[in-house]
This record gives sequence, structure tokens and C-alpha cells, in this order.
Amino acid sequence: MSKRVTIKSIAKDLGISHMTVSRALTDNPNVQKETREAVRRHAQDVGYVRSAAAGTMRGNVSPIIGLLVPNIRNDFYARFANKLAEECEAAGLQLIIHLTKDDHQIERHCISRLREIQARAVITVPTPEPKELDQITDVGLDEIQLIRKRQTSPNTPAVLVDDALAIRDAVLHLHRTGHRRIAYLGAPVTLSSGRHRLDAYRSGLKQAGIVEDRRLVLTDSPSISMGNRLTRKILSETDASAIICAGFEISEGALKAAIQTETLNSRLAFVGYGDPDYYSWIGRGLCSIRVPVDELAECAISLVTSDKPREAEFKFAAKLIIRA
Amino acid sequence: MSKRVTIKSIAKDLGISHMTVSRALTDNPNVQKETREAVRRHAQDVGYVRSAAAGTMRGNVSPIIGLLVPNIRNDFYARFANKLAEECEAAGLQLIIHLTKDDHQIERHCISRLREIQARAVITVPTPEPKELDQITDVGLDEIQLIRKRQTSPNTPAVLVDDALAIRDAVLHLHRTGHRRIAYLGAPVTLSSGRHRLDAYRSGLKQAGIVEDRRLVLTDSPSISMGNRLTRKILSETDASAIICAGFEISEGALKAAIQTETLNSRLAFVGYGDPDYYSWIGRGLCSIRVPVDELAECAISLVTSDKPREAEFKFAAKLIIRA
DNA sequence: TTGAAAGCGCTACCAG
DNA sequence: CTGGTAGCGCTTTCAA
Repeated sequence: MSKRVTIKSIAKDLGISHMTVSRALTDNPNVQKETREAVRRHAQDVGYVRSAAAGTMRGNVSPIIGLLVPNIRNDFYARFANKLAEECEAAGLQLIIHLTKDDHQIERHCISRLREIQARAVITVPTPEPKELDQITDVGLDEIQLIRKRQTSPNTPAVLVDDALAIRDAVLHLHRTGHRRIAYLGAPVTLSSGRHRLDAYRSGLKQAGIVEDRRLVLTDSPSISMGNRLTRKILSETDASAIICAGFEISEGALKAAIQTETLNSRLAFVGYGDPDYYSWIGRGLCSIRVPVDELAECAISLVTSDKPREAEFKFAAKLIIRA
Repeated sequence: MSKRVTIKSIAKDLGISHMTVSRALTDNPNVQKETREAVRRHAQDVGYVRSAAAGTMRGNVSPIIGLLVPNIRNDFYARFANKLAEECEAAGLQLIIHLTKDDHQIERHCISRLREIQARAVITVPTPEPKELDQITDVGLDEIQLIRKRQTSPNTPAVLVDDALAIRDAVLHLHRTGHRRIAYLGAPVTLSSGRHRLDAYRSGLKQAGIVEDRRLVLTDSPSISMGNRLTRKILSETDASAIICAGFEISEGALKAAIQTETLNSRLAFVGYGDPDYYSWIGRGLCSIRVPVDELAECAISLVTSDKPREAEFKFAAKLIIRA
């Protein structure tokens, strides 16, 4: 149909040079007032929008930032992405969301795509267990790690959750309410977050005077199905009376398993992770480790907009929410 | 630091023409095998990625599609966006998500931004009540309307939900279980979806032999707060024993109100809209009108990839899920 | 106050 | 098989 509207086409329409059009459109003072207004009016009329591609090619920083998350169905990621998108809107940024499904291959591919469009930055939840610990080190664009920290890239800022106290509190709370057989479901210790959370659990046990039973500690690459599977395993193979979930997806899967097996809060006390709204609506409410989502998102976006700090860790404390 | 890696920089490195590099990188047969491999190896080594901007400027269709939704915290939008993002990944597309908050101004601004980057298409949930019914008509890029249909743009494909039967079934179900005072919460009839849903409710009443009580029918621009507010109003000002929510956000707000006032399923039978997983976990489960999210997303994305049908409506049937 | 030229990275189109 | 040229839309730099 109609060709693309460019400053040149406008220039031709008006019988002037495309430079004058450019100047008029960028509020350059060196244009006759009438000319400027005529240009703007005509541009409006014909529906001109400037080409971002041309700008990018000339070296403009792109307004696009990438978000790499496993999914956006999980309450935490959805909330984070939502908050981030709001902040982007306010900051005049555009947010591209890529779902990695925690797959290392996909992750690399997405980063490549973001490089192609010269995205300004990428906020990423690093996939667990990068089998090939090498190459990913330099992603080739500004990277901000979220929640998890890849050990191989020490120069990258990271926005992390400090959940040690909350997890310890969870153990202590369960102990106070009579539980002695407290199971733990988390990521493997090869992930830094997996290690720290397990340490916190152990510190809670110690403080409560409970001796760790290794059969009650199950770790694997975190996912919904992992949470579901291992919860059933705990229910069928152990005498655990309580379970602590140390991860968003894990918590989601574990909750489903507990509900499906009808053991929730009857046979099995549940401490979730992430605290979606509906946790307080199930039964008389579920205990949960609440993560300050909005703060995380604000911190992440501020790292994008103010390009000050390289190589830094920002930690936000999680909090145990007691219910039921 | 290091300058951008381009085909020219590679060409210089290798002492050949940038054209040969281009050909090698695009699998053009007219390159010596050795040359091609040398080029590819070197490109790999120096971390070359082709510039999407350059491509776009030459007229390549952009791989970027936009999604305009009120938010992605609501279960339905989160699921839709998630499915869409998955499909995009599979189709080699990149998904930019803009949150409109159902604000007409924001919506227009977002579309403008998407035009600047020459997005391939935009999938949009039109904001309700565009006060200025004019200009928005031509968004200037391929548009696919979702869930709601803007009356002013008849030439745009729309992916819609046909919930008439489900809503009528909800009324009949409530009637069967003894309810006579059935309230309805929905969008205003100025929205096509608002009109159709209200009609369905009325058709249900009629079939059940119930005379409509206008005090039990509350409509307003749909939002969470609207759902919350009007539910409280119904509880305090009427003798309704049941409520049907005709909209995602409405359902979310209404549920919160019912739970906060502790009237859920005791004083007030609840029929939600959208059926998130946790609806089945609350109490003995909540009735709900389930919308086929994945089908909607698949349809939308297929409209983007196969550029066949202009001006068409695709309807997907919702279904009443009975619980409790 | 205006215009012309150059160049950002890339490929279709011609010459060799 | 390989290399040069031109041009996508825009702004910076220089010239009028």
C-alpha cells in the first residue's frame, strides 16, 4: 500500500530539504517557526513515526531491555515481570520477555537475539547448572542477574534474596508448633542459592536442637515437577510432618502434591516460598517465605537506568509469614 | 571498549571484502568452502552478531511483536502472555509486553512505540471506553484484538471468547442449587463483551424463570477495585445469595471482597471468571467460567505468522466449571 | 536559516 | 567465485 513515511517523503511533500524536516522534528532552534509548524502538522497528518532502526544504527542506545525468566505463570515471576514492565513504562523503556524454561540452550539463544537488536541490558534469572561453565561468562551486553548468581561471572551486578533468616525462622516456627520431622526441598548445593538455603535450614535445625536426617533433605534442579515429585516421595517414604520449600517453582509443585494427596496441613505442615495472594486463602492460610518482589524489580531497573555500579550484589531480606 | 564487530571489521581482519563475509555468513553458495569456514570461525571467535537494525532498515520484517494487556499479574493475562511467549520462542519471534492498565492514553503511546521499532504486529486487549472514538482506528501496524473488540475498527481480526453458554449455565446451575437472588457483576453494555455477557445472564434468568432485579445487576468499567467495591455493595445493600463475575479483573476483586468479608460460599455462592488453578484449592473449590487460554494464544500467534486472514472473528467457547 | 554529504551495518545488484 | 556500489532513515558536520 502506501510507502513508509520518512523525513524525506515529508520533505518532498513540502518541497524542502529533509534536513529541515529533521530539525523541525527534533526541536532544533535553527528552523523558521512557520516551517517547523508546517512540518509538524504534516508529519502528524500523514502519521509519521521516526524509525528506531535508523537511530540504533547511528549509535543511539536502544530503549529495549530483555528479561529472561523461566516462565511468567509462577506468581513470583509474573509479579516481578509486571512490576518491571510498569517501571519500564515509566522510564520509557520497552521490555522484551523471553522464557528460558531454565534451559541453558534457550538462554544462550535468547541472549544472542537480544544482542542482535542491541538491547540496552538484560535482566536474567540464570539457568541452574550450566553444564558448560565456560563461554556464557561474557554475554556481550549489560547483564543483571536476578535471584540466582552465576559463579562464573563475578563482574556482573546481582539482585538477590537474603532468605537465610526466614528459612531459619521457618524451622524454628515449626519446631515451636511441635514438629520434629521437618523435611527440606531445595536446589542442589552446586547453585549458590541452593547452598545458602540449605545452610539456613541446617542452622535452624541446630538452633532447635534437632539432628538432621538426610532422608528428609531432598535437592534437585528446581522445577514444578521436581517439587511435586519429591513431595510425594517424602510423603510416601518418610515420616515427615512438615515441609519447607526453598524455591518458587518447588513450592508450586509441592503445594499441588500436598493438595492432591489431601495431606495439606493435616498430615503435612507446609511452608511455601514466594507467598502469592492465594496462599492466605487456602484452608486457614499457608505459611510462606515472602520475597520483596517490588523492591527487587525497582533495584533491577535502577541498575539499568543509572549505569553506575558494576560488580555489586544487592540483597533483599525475605520474611517468614506465619498463618493457620 | 572494543568497537562493535561488523562484517567490515571481520573483512579487514581476514583481508577480504566485506561482501564475501556477508555471503559466507548467509550461506550463499558463491563462496570458497575454506573461505566460508574461516569467516565463520573468526566471526564466532570475535563474537559477531548481525545487526538487526541494519536488517530492519533494509526492509526486513521485524521479528518483534507487541502485546498490550492491562497487566500480567492477573492469572488469565499471565497465562496468556506465558503461552504467547512460548509460541514466540518457537516461531523465532520476540515479544514486547506493554502494560496499558486499561488506560487509553498509555495504549496509544505504546502503539506509537511499537510503530517506531516497526513491530511486526501487535496483539492487544483494547482499553474499554475509548472516550475519543476516532483516531485509534488505524494503529499503523498489523493489529489483532484480544478478548474485547473495538467497535470502531471492523477490519481488524479479533480473537474472542464466547462465554454466553457458560454464563447462562452458571445461572441455571445456581438456580438448580436453590439460589433465586443471583447477582451479576460485569462491564458496561457500551462494551460489546459487556452487552453479550449481560444478555447471557438474562437469558439464563429467563430460562430459570427468575424475574430480573435491577439492583442485582451492577456494571462498571471492569477492574479489580471495581469488583471488590461492587461485591461489598451487593453484600451490604442487597439480599443476593449468589454472584456471577463476568470478567477477569472483576472476578479477582470480587473474590477478595468475599474472602475479606468472610461470606464466601457461606452467605454468598461465587462464580468466578477465568479459573486459575487455585480456585479449586479454596475451600471445597470455587465455581468458575473457564476460558481456553492456550487456544486463544495459539490462534493469536497463528494470525501473526500466517498473514492470511484480515477482518475475521475467531471465537472460543468458555465452559462452566462446577465445584463445591 | 537552510542544504549537501557522509556514514552507521547490511545485502541486492552489477562488474569483473 | 569475488569485489564494488548504492541505498534503507536518520543526524552530525561542514558549506552556503
